[in-house]
Amino acid sequence: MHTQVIDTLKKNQLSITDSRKTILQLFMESDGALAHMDIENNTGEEFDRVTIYRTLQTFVDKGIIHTIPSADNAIRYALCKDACSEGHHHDNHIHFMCDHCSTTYCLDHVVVPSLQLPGGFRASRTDMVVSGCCNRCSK
Amino acid sequence: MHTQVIDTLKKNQLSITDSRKTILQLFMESDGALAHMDIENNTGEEFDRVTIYRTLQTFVDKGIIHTIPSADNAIRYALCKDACSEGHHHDNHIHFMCDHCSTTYCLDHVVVPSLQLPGGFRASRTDMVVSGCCNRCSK
DNA sequence: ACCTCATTGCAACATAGTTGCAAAAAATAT
DNA sequence: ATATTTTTTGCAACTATGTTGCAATGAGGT
Repeated sequence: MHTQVIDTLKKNQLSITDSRKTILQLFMESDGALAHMDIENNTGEEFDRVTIYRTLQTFVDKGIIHTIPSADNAIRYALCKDACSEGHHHDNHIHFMCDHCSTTYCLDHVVVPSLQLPGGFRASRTDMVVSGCCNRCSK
Repeated sequence: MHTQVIDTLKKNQLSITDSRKTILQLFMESDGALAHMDIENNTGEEFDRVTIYRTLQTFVDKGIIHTIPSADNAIRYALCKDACSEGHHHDNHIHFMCDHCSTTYCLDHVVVPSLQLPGGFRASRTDMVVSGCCNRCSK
C-alpha cells in the first residue's frame, strides 16, 4: 500500500519525505476531499502547519491534487485523476458538498455541461459545486 | 437615486443607517461583484471593518445580496434579483470571473443546466463559476 | 560516508473573520 | 419635539488562515 504513494512521488520527481508520504497516503485513503484542517487533525503534532501548507502547494503544482472552491470559504483538496499533469489540470468534473456531514465528493462521472456564454466572454475553466444531501446521509 | 437604496432597506425592514445606505449604493452602482476588501477601499475610513462584515451578513440574511464561491478563497458578493427573499435565494445563474481584471459578473441569462446526479445524491443548490477572459478584456 | 541541494521547523508577520460589550444612533412611543 | 426603547456601531481582543525569511535538518547522488 505504501508503494502507490512512493510511486506517485517518484513519478513527479519529488523527494520522498515523511510529510509527503503521510499526507499523500491520507488522500488515497479518503474518498472525499480534505481541507488543511482535516490534515492537521489527522496527523496530530507530527508536522508543522507551514509544512502542510507547502506540501499541499507542491502537490497542486505537480498536478497530484486539485483545489475545490466552496461557498464557505475553506479551500479543499482532492486527488486528481491520471489525466492531470504538472501545470495542466483536467479536473473537469463536478464536486458535491454535503450539507449534513460536510463531506466533499468528486463526482468523476458527471461531466460539466458546456455553456453558451454571451459575446466576448471566453471560458478557460469551469467550476461546478453542487451542495445538498449525499448518498450516505440520505439513507 | 437614493430612493432605490432606501426603498430596498425599508422593504426588508432594516433601519436606515449610513453604512447600509453607502454599502448598498456601492452594490447598485457596480456591475460586478464586490469583495469585502473592495468595499473597505471604496469607503475609506468611514466604517469599521466589523460594521462592513455585519452589514454584508445582514444583506445576505435578508436576500439582498448573495455570495459567490471562488477558487481563490475570497468571498465575493453581488446583488440578488427581485426573486430573492429572506432565507430563499434564487441566484440560479452563472458567475464569471475574469482572469485579467478580476471582475466578477453575474450572467443572469445563462441558466445553470440541470444534472443527473448519482443515486442517493440530492441537490439543494448549484454554484457554477466560469473563469476566463471577459468581454471588456478580450477587446 | 560525504557533499549538495531540497525540505523542514521556527518565529514572526499578514490577512480574514468573529465575539462581547459599552456608546451612539434609529425607530417608536409620548 | 422629546423621551424611551431597540437596534446598530465602534472598539478591543481574539481565533483562524495563510505567508515569508532563515537556520538546521534530512534526502539523493557520487
